[in-house]
Amino acid sequence: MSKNRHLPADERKELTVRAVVDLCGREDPARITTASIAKYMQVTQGALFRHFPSKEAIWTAVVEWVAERVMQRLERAAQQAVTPLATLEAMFMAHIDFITEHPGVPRMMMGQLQHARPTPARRMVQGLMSRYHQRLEALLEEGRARGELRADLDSAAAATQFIGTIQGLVMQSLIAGEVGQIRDLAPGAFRLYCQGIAAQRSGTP
Amino acid sequence: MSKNRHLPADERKELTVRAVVDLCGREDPARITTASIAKYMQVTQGALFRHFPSKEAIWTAVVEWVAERVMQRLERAAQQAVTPLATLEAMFMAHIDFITEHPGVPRMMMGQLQHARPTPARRMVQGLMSRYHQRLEALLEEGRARGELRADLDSAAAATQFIGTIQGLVMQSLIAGEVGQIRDLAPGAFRLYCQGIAAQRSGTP
DNA sequence: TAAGATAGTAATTGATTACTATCTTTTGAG
DNA sequence: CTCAAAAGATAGTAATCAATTACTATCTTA
Repeated sequence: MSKNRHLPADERKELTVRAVVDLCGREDPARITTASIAKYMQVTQGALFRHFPSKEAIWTAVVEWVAERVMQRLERAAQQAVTPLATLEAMFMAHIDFITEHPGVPRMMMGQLQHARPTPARRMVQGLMSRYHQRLEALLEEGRARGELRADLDSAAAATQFIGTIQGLVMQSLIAGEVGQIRDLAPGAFRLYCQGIAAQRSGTP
Repeated sequence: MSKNRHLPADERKELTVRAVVDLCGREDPARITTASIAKYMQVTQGALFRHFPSKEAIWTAVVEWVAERVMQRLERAAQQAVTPLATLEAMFMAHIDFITEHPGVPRMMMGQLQHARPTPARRMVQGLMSRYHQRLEALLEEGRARGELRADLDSAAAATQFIGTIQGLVMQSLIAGEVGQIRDLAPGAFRLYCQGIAAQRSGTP
């Protein structure tokens, strides 16, 4: 317990980021203080400023951490699938998995998007979402070209709806108070989404 | 200007609530202070506490105000439509209209749902969303019974996606930074939603 | 019009915030 | 083994927050 009190900077930074991600799962991100982060890490508050120049820098690091992980997970999931529709499903489920593993992430993202001023962290969230949207749109266009999706599909709207479907599940879990139920509701949500975009009138068999 | 400095309590309360709703359109709700509310109202900070026992009470009043207005608008829109599908569309558009009129509302709702502890305001948001969800589910079931919607429709998932579709639009506008574009994107979003739930393979003509 | 009730002001409170200056302990390379 | 640099502890700072105080201006009504 008292063994690892002194850590190299890299590890301490990593632990700080993970602490914030964890804390976002239990607290309103806006109410997370440097003191509460430090307490969670069993370190004094001042110690954090050995590794980060400001609190904003911590948030930036957190968003960066999440952005890297989530995009990596999505890409990995996408690589294994063959058709565009299968790719969408894999990405959807990978996204849900990530959220269930890190329940604080949606709260953190939302919290950043609340900021009126374009803080660095907010800009990174915007960029992440933007890239995500473009990736989806390209995928949807490909599916349309292949005849897998409706010929008259509005791929921009469909990309927005993809994200919205996940958002709806997140919101649903916020209402219910249980994050775990997302996983159960996810397949039904994706099936419904599919029925809106697929060319053939067919659910998952 | 200096005429209406003294107002009856009811009017001052109403003005306070509207001020907070307005402020939510420009600031992170979590960063709204009693001082900033008072400044926006051209009143001293202490004056607020003549009408509200605490800041939390202000938030409760704000959520109450929004909940009443939005439900009233939704019900009014629903009454004019005949079929369940037409009712859904009317509610969708009424919801979008309300958001474009009060851009701070989604931010405010989100902000309340961020709270970990079940504050009175948070509970009210939960209750509002819950009622909304049930209303939608009943409507979807009716549409299914009438053969207007898919026979195999998962109405719970469809209700969640209805909210999610709006959420997606909100998020999209948060990314773009423009709230006005919601109105332009709304029809396409609802058309896509329809294609997922409607019995007939047909968009809006 | 006198008197009580209502609404608002100005100043201040203790608590909390992000951040910093200074001292102490730990670590690891030579 | 030594010792400098890295990492953390201690103990602050100024600023900001919600809330409260003592007092004043305005309205209502008997």
